[in-house]
Amino acid sequence: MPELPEVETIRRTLAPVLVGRRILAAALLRRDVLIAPGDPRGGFSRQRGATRRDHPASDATRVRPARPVPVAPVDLLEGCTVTDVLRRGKQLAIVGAGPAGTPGRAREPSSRALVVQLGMTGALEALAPGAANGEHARRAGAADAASPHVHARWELEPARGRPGTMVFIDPRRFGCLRAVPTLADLDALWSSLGPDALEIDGPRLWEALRGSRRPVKAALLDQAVLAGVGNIYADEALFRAGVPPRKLAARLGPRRAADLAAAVRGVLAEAVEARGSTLRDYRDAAGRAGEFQSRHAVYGRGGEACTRCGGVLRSAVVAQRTTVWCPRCQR
DNA sequence: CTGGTCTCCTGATCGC
DNA sequence: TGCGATCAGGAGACCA
Repeated sequence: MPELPEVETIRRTLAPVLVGRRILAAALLRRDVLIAPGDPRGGFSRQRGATRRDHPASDATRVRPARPVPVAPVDLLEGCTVTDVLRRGKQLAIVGAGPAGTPGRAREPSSRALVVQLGMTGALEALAPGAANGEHARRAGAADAASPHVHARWELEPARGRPGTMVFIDPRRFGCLRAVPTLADLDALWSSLGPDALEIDGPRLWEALRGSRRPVKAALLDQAVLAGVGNIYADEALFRAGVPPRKLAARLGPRRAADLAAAVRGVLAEAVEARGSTLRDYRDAAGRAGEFQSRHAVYGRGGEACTRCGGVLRSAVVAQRTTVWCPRCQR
């Protein structure tokens, strides 16, 4: 489940593959994965019932369209040269210039972006030539371009020693792609997110928490409050800061908010260093697993011993999420 | 406006 | 061996 460290790891492994290269062709294999400009969907989730309308067949026969669905090619950056791969919170933006020679804009190729939200099981993977041809990938965990869960595919301008194909894979389809026509639109989209969690400081976190009567864990998971934290790193940060997940955000106080901000930064930075946590699906753009999962202190360890005090870790649902904490160390 | 609940989706796992 | 139930959860829609 990609949270900030996993998305940042994908960004770092993807940028060297993409930046400076032109996207020769892009194909969308499942329409409802893309949010195009003008789409009434404000957010990132697919329209209610859209799947059923697009695929009236029963579940048993509902399969991915055999051919790409029609879409404005430039929405998927076809013809553009990638200039940057950005991240805010859990969202990635692949920034492209061009395509060159757009009518009416003779001189400067305009910049646009494709924003990728990975959701639960989403991944962007750069494929080695063999895998891109649909052959079964040798490397364990590597994507297969023929997988029914590949929803979009990009062919890149050839470059020596670099993968020539990128795919968007997402079995659960909680993720999606969003076509963003200008950089101003990208700013507008990202202005609805809170500050990036990797750079959160005490005063800013306290400012965001002090007016909230929610449990502090619910506030941490709110991307408008803080961008990038999901269930795993929320629990880890709360443990490090010694804050009980159900404590009301507004009652934290500025000092403990500063402790929590430092814990959020610390755990995320360490996780980035370890290239993220792989529980099941997550891989970076080269298909490699992360290693931070072996260092989780509380996530997934309900009923086991606290690494700090040896007591039994407690597990309960907080903010609609399974939550694990140490009742003795977090009070 | 706020916070809590529902919903989307597939695959892994478990009990029988 | 098969099969239904359960769980995982990011985040928008919806509702009190």
